[in-house]
Amino acid sequence: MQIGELSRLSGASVRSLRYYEQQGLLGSERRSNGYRDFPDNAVATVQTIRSLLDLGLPTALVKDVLPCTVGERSESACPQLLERIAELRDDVRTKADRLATISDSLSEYLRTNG
Amino acid sequence: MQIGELSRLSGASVRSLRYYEQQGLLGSERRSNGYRDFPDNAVATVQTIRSLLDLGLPTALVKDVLPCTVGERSESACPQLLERIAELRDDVRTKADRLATISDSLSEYLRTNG
DNA sequence: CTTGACCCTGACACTGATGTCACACTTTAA
DNA sequence: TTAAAGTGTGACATCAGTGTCAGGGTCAAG
Repeated sequence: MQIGELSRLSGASVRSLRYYEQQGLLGSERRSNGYRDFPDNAVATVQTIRSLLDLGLPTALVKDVLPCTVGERSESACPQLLERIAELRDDVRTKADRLATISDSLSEYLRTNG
Repeated sequence: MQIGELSRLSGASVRSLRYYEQQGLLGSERRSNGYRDFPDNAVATVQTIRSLLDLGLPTALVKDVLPCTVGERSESACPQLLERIAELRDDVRTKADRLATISDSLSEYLRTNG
């Protein structure tokens, strides 16, 4: 399919799709006229990309994680990959906890001083 | 104290301190020679700023939260503030959960395909 | 008086994902 | 045939926080 259709189906902007392709997250053929031609499963791929980016994974990490989500044998060193994800998870978890503390203090502050 | 000393005591770069001041997070007097003069409690303030920024709060939000941490009566609408913090907390919590899921899947993937 | 350590302001670079604009080409519909 | 819609590339803008450099005061010790 063409990039416009993929954009509509995936919810990603055309600009973003071109960016994902440029960063190697998304493969595409080229037609004789130069237009990109994406396979049908690109819709699912793009949605995965977007959800991973939304979680705060950088593009490079998404690139490594992506093949694992498709079940493809990944050449990239996957144990380190797992480690980076786990680190990220722990970081985010810690932040959530600390934010909860702040939220509680703030709530308490408002109750007494607001 | 001068900015250099505050930098050493707080761990923030001189550049960052000037930025915090410019953004209204950090108050300072000026000496006759133009040098900034920070009060002693600025060290604690800066550390609070840094921890909040580290949590992902934008400068503007830190600016609103800050007075509450000092116990000062804040003029800014605090209930909305609490709401924003709570939202942020929930977002981060959700992300942590989803990252945990990814981490688990990835770990499983590695166990069977690695 | 000079040197070196501070400090000041202003400005530009960087990161990462995305928006947006310009300009050119292709395809499709009227 | 012509206009509109779609696509291509390239380049610049944005956000936020920080690094860094230039050019110029200030101050204390030698």
